Amino acid sequence: MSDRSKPTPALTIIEIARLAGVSKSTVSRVMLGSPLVNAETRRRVEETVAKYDYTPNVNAGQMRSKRTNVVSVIVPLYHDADQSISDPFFMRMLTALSEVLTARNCDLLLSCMSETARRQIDHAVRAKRADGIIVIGQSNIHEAICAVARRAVPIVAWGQAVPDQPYATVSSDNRTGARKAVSHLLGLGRRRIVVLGNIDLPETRPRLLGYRDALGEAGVASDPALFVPSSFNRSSASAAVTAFLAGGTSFDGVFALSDEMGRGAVDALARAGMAVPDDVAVVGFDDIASSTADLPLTTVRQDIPAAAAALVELLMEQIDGAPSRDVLLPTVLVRRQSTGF
Amino acid sequence: MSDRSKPTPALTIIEIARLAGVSKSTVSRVMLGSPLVNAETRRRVEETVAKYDYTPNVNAGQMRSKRTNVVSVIVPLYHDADQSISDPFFMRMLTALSEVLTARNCDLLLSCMSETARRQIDHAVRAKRADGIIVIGQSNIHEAICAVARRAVPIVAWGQAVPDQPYATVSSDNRTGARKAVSHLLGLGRRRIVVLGNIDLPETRPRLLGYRDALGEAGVASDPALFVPSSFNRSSASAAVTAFLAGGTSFDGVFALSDEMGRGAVDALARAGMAVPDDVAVVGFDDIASSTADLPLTTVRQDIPAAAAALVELLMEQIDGAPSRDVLLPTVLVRRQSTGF
DNA sequence: AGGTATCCTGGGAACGTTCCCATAAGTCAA
DNA sequence: TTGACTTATGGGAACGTTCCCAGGATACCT
Repeated sequence: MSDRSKPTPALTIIEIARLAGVSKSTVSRVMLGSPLVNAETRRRVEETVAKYDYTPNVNAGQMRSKRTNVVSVIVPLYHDADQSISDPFFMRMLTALSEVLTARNCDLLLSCMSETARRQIDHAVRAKRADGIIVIGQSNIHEAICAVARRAVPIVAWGQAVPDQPYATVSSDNRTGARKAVSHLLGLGRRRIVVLGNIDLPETRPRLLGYRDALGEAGVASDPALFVPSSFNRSSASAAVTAFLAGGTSFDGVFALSDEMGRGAVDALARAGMAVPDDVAVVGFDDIASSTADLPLTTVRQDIPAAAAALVELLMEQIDGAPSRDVLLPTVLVRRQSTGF
Repeated sequence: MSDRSKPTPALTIIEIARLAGVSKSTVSRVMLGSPLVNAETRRRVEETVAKYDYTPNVNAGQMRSKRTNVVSVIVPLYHDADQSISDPFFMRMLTALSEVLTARNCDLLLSCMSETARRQIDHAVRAKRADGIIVIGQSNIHEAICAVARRAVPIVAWGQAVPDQPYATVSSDNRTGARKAVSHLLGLGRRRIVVLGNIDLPETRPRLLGYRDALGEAGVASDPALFVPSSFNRSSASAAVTAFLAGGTSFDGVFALSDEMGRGAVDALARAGMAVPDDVAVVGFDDIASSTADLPLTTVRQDIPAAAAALVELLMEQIDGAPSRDVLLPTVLVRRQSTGF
């Protein structure tokens, strides 16, 4: 029976140095990719490292160097947690962030901040476990983010920039994206375009502005009767549209503030015997749903990998001491069958 | 202009000890909750810690103690990455794990292992950044998991136990769950029950066995013509059922191997003018979709918080040196409108 | 040839904890 | 009173790196 407290005598840099016949400094330089080492020496060290399957202890390293190469990613789940969890957006963003960070040799420390599992938002940085923080959606923790940023902790949020905020944000150009979507519907001759969703969120307010921009350009008046509120999921959108149809207000287009709601609208219209796009054309937002759906949805695509790259880039800039800045990502209109492509 | 290389002189345990008039050992004991410290002394130290807002450097601590209190969570995205990402299951599992780990004062290191961003599965443990590994779904990395487990690295996987595997697994009792679902349909008088989905995955194979169990108990013969293959998403399920309807094979029940596919079946049946549950009753699996849908789906509920708790519990046991073991979680049948509740 | 720059290497301090050991003060029983 | 035991505290080594500095070779220039 072997002593399990030390399965293998824990290969250290000193041991590797001894085996390769050099000093630990040299091994350290090789591991860090320093140019200050002779090609032949490097080869010998790398050989030894490979042979004995040595992996440096990152703790010791980051303790000395004060750099952890870890980013703390926060998913706030305070309000409407169920929606946040079921929306594929978060998982896509996480995988994209994971990819970008891995490419930069960083690890991703995840905190899902639910009501029950509270923890200081900057916990990981305070404890020197991470170099900076990425928050996916301000949700209702705007104040907490501000507080952290004021302590000069590197932090970047995905979400709408608000005036005078002390932290950096990355977001899609929601206003322009919405304008494109609605202009597209107007270009198809539609004049009575429903806005489907909650127009009071930081991210959706600019989309409403874009809607109005497009109507204004086309000289069409905005009719408040066409605002159909709905939660951000397929089922409630479907229910909302069904109820709206029962009200008898005429319309020939739907601008849904998310793809899931766009699909819900399509569901409701189909059940009511109306043809998409002939009777009603539908546009979504996000380009989340797979394009292999029964009825592919025209939508405003948000480039999530680009967003992830921007979030990480801005964070690294801050970690390196640069001042914070915002990024507004362009969106593209993707035309599909739901508007008669 | 202040020197940004040290925004605050980095409060250390020694500084706190000096301020509280004790030794660093005593402060350490207080921080670790050791009973070996006088109540009055503890109070004084805690006061000082609070006053100066001190957070211990976890790196230094874990370097000495050899315990990181970090768990590496792997989401394998090798095959069918898009499905994995869009299935709400993963995000739910992640949030549940996050909650369980936070309660145990552990951090969660996330690795989404995509094809492009490969990294050794045990990277974090090897580098002493984490104490153990939780893998969400074996996917096609079964071999890699085995290799890690053989090196005596603590590892637990969510997924079907396979004979003689060297690692611990947690999974739902898929076979019994499926049997309950199908027995329910049989109890409603349904006799021609379609199986919708891919029956060749490790998790779904036992569900097919449960299907057969139920048929056998009821003395109903299994008809291979009723197996309708589909990818695990709403749209392809809908397409598959539409095609199957066109084939003309009669059926009066659907056992969908996931809720998303169950919804797809409902979509297709509605489009074909068939009534659910009157003409065809539908049962799903997972209980992922919110119950507020248009037509609430009868389903087999997997208890994800319990699964997360079990995964963490098994991992901690291994970290503490106990041998690995498997857990099979019970499932419950949730009756809703799609089977006429 | 001598000085100087360049390249490479090694030794040791430092990072901020935790853990082990020593010890002082207090308690209790013989 | 003394020894043994308990309780509370402090001092210093240790964890495994990285970084700084010193210094030995080698090459290049005058």
